[in-house]
Amino acid sequence: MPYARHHKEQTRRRIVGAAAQLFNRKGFEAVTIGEIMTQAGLTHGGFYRHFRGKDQLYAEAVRHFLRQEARPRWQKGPKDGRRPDQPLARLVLDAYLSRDHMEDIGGSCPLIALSSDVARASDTVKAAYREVAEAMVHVFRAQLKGRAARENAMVLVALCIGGMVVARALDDKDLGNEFLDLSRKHALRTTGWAR
Amino acid sequence: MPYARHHKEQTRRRIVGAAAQLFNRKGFEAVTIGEIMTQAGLTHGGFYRHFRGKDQLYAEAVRHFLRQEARPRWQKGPKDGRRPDQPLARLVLDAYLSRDHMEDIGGSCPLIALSSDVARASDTVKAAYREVAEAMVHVFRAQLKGRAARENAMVLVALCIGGMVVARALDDKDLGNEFLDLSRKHALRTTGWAR
DNA sequence: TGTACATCAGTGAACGCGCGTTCACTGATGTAC
DNA sequence: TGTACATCAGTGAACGCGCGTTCACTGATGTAC
Repeated sequence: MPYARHHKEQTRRRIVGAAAQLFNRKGFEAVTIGEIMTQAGLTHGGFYRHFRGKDQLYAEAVRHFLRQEARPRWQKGPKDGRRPDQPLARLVLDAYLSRDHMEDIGGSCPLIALSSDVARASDTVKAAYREVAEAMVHVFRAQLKGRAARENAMVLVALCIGGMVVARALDDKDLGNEFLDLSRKHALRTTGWAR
Repeated sequence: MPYARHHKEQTRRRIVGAAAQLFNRKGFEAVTIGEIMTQAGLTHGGFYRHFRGKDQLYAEAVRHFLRQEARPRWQKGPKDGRRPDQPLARLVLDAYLSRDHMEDIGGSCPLIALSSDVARASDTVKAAYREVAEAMVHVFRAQLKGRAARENAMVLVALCIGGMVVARALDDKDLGNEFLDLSRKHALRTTGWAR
């Protein structure tokens, strides 16, 4: 086996990472294989050594967001570290509905950037979307009390996704920010997470 | 001026209607001019008598949803007419988060079906998206009291869009319906619209 | 330790295809006389 | 009322282009001896 042990695996991961960024920015159809491979530092022909086709890559790109290495800027919390021991759910909520996330299209959560795209995709892709959504539900659920914890977590997920999806689709940045802030405020109020 | 007075206008409207359906179902990139024109009962060449290009049509297709003639099945209320004098906002909320709307992709509200698509589109298209979103805010706002009426209406819009967007992107129909029902329940509870 | 070999990740030309758009033409029909 | 004409919505062949995918080849490097 020429080439180092994990050489191929690392290349593959680089392709998936590049694809995730590009799909987020341009949508499934508008991204070309050549573009992805160039971004990964390769040429288009080698693509088929790693994937059956563009479709297969799409599902992996959605799931890629769950990988530790994919964590983007806006998920890292405030730089000054002013809130060291906030519960994870609260940190995620704040980061999710933040201006940083709004603007970081490439590193965005695919639940938002690919929402209507995935609705038209294959079940394989939709399954990946579900995995990410369920991971988000779990984070919120862990911080909620009572028998309705899961139900309330799902409402929070719907609100987070809806708020950001609308904000991104508007030509009015101020109105977009209003959607973010109001969604966040409502979430904090109904969960009692407001300090 | 050969051809009847409103002949061209009617044809144009037919094209926009066909485009709205097709964009909802397949997204901007995947729909072809030929496809739209065939759906409208014409051939592809005539397209450019009506529109400057595909982009211009996109904005008009989003706005098309506001036209009275575009009102789809799921907006018409229950067939048996059991709830004759519910306030409009409540009827819209129920219809929006209904299974009928979930399944009627072609006749869907573009705020959902084109959400991530529009985020990548031109400002002209985003402006059309904003018009539809603002119309929805107005409907909810009319039914809410107090100074926070607009703010609460915006949260409702975010929740409606988020709930449906997630539901449509999942490979699990039951889980999708749960998102719809929980979003609806939460909206009814926080607004006090629950009977 | 050094060398010949085998493997296979990666290259880049080539393919068929269908797209958005253009354009010379057609032909149905409102208008002028 | 009837007819010749002008208009322009609609047609369909043609265009250049770039896509996803294939494939014969290359060459870097781990392994066997």
